[in-house]
Amino acid sequence: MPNSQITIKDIAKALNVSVSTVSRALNDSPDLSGATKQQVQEYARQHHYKPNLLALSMKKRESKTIGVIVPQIIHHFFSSVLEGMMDVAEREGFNVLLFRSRDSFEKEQHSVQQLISSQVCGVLTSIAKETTHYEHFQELVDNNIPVVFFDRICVDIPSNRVVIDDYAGALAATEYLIKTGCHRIAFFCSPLNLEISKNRRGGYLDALSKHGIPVDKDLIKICDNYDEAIPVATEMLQSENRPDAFFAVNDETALGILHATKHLHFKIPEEISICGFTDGFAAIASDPQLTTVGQSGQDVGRSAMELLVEKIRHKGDQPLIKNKIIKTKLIVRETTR
Amino acid sequence: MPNSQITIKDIAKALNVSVSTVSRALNDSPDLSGATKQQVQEYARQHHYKPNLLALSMKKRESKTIGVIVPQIIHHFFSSVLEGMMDVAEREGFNVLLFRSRDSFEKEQHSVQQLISSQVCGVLTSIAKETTHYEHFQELVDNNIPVVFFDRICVDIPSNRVVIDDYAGALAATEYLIKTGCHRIAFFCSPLNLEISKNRRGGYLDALSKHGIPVDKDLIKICDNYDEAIPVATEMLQSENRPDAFFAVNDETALGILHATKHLHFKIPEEISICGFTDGFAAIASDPQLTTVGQSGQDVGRSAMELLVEKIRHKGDQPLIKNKIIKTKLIVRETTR
DNA sequence: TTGAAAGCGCTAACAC
DNA sequence: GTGTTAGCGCTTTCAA
Repeated sequence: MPNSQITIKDIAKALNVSVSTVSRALNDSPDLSGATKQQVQEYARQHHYKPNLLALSMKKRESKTIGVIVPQIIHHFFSSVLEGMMDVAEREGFNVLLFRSRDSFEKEQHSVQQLISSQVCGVLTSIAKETTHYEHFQELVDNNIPVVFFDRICVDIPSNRVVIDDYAGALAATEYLIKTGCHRIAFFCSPLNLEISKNRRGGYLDALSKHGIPVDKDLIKICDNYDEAIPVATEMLQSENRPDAFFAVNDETALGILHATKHLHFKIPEEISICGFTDGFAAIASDPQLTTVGQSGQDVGRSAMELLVEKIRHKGDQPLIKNKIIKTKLIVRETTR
Repeated sequence: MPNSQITIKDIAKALNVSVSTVSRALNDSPDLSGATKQQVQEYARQHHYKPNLLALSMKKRESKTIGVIVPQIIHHFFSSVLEGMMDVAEREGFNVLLFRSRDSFEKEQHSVQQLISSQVCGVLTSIAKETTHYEHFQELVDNNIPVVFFDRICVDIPSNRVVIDDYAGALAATEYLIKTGCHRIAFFCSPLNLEISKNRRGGYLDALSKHGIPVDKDLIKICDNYDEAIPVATEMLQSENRPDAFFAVNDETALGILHATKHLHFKIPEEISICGFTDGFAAIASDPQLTTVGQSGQDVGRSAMELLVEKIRHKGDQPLIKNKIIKTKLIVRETTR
C-alpha cells in the first residue's frame, strides 16, 4: 500500500484551512466561498489527490464493490458471463472483487467469508459442483448482503436468480434429434446436484416421453468433459444396441464424443448425430461443425449484475424475488441431420 | 453494505470486556488469560464475527488486495492469465480487484485511478491497444505501488515484466515448417504496432533468412481472426504461386485458414501445412488437430503474480527490475507434416 | 463561510 | 492481564 498518497489533511495543512473545508471543497459543497473552493480543488488536482476509498467506504458504510465467485475462469461460458458483468458494473460505477472456487466447496466458503469481510455490497455467484449445503450463502443473506445466483443456482436461498432456459434448450435439442429420425439418444450430463443438470435432463426426458420414446437408463451417463467422453462414448458405440445420437451438456463433451465417433468411422450425421450445449469457438472450429444449443453468457452476466444493482439500490423495499430466464437458441450445424 | 455485521465493540459490550481485550483474543495474543481468550473466541465463532477488512486495511495501511487490468476477458489467453494469477493470489492470501480496459485508453486510465483510490498494494496489467502514453502508470510508481506488466508491456515505465517468448516461438514454428519441406510459407499477423506482432514476424523472417528462403511480401498478410482468414486464405490458395504452408499469429486465424484449405480440397498436411499460435481448446477440437505454438497463459499469470508479490514483500529493498520470459512450446499435431 | 469534533472498526502504545 | 486512548482518512453535525 502506498505511503506517499496525499490526504485531505495534507491539503488542509498546506492551505491553512480545516479538513472539513477541504472535504467540502472536494465534494463541491454549495456553502463554501468560491475562492477557497477553487484553491482547494486546484491544489488537489496539481498534487494528484485521490480519495481513499477505504476510508470513504468505512464512513459511508457502503463500499461500491461487488463480489463475484465463479467456479473457473478459463471457460468460455464463465468468461463470457464475467465480461457481461463488467459491462454493467462499469456503467453503474461498481468495482469487482473476483474469486474463483475451482468447484471446491471449501474454496467457495472461504471466498464468501472474504467477501463479507470485504464489506462488498452484493454478491454474484454460480455455485461449485461440490457444493451441497448452503450455510455460507445464508450468511450473506443474514448479513443483509444481496446475492444473485446465475447459471448454477441455489434454490434453498431466497434470492434473485438468472438462469439459462436449460429445460427449453434441452427439450428443443432433443426434439430436433427425434424429428430428424434419431431414436436412441444418449445423454451425457453433469452430476445431478446441479440444477442445470436436472433441468437439462428434464428437457431431454420430456422430449422423449412427448414422442413416445422409452427411457433407457444405459443411455444416460454422468460425464461432462472431453477426456472422459472419449472412452465412455467409444464403449457405447461398440455395444450391440448402440445409440444413434448424443446430446451433451456442454461442447467439450460433445466434441469428445465427436472424436470417438470419427475414430470408429461412423458417418456423421448419417449414422450418428451429436449435439452440444454452449456454442463456444470450438463448435465452429470442429469438423464437422458442431450443432449446439447457444447460450449467451454475456446476457447472463449483464442480467445478473443488473438485478443485483437494482436490489442494492432498493434495499429497503419489498424483497420480491425476481428470476430472469435467458433464452437459448438451437444452432444447427453439421453434426445433426 | 451490511448493517447487521457484528463488530469487536459488540462482542466487548456483550462480554463486558474492553475492545482491546477482544482484539487481542481474536488475534490470539499471548498476554491474555486463557479463560477470557476462549470466551471471546467462542462468542465470536457463535455469532459469526468477521473482521472488517476495510478497517483493518486502514489501520495497517495495507490492503492485501491486488489490482488487475486486462483488455478483455472473453479471450483464451487473457482468461488463462487470470486463472494463473488467481492460483497464486489465493495461495499468497491476496484478493483480486478486476478491471477491464476493452483496449480503451480512457478506460485504462480510469481503472488505474480506481486502483490507486482502492489502496491496492500492487497492480498487474497488459496495456490497451490504444495506449501510447503512460502518465497513469507513472502515477502508480509515484504512489509507490508496485506494477508488473505482462504480455503487452510498457517499456517506458521502470517495472517488472512478464512476456511470452514470441520471437523464439515463431522462429521455431517457421523452422519446423521449413524442415518438413515447406518453401512458400505464408504469415498472417496482427497490426504491427503491437510488440507481439513485431516479435513474431521477426521470428518468421529470421527463420526464412537463416534457411536462405527469400521473403515474399505477398505471403505476409495483416489478418488475425477466423472470419477474415477464410477469404484471404482462399484467394491465396487459388493463386498461381500458392503457398505450401501457413503460419498464423493465433489459433482462430489458423482455423479459418484450415477451413478454407479443406474447402478447396487440399490435402493436409501433404499439400498444405498450417500452424497456429496459442493452443486453446479449439486446436484439439479441430480436425485435423492443429499444430500450434503453445503459450501458457497460466504460466504468464502465475509468474506475473509471483513477481508482484515478491516486490510487495520486499518493498524497501533494491528496486531491481526482473523480467521473466515464458517459453513457448511447439505442439506438433496433424496440420503439419 | 468556516472550524471543531465525533465516529466508522480496528490495532497498539501506554497505563495500571 | 486488562483497559484507555489515539489515530488510520473521511464525512457530517453542531457551533461559531
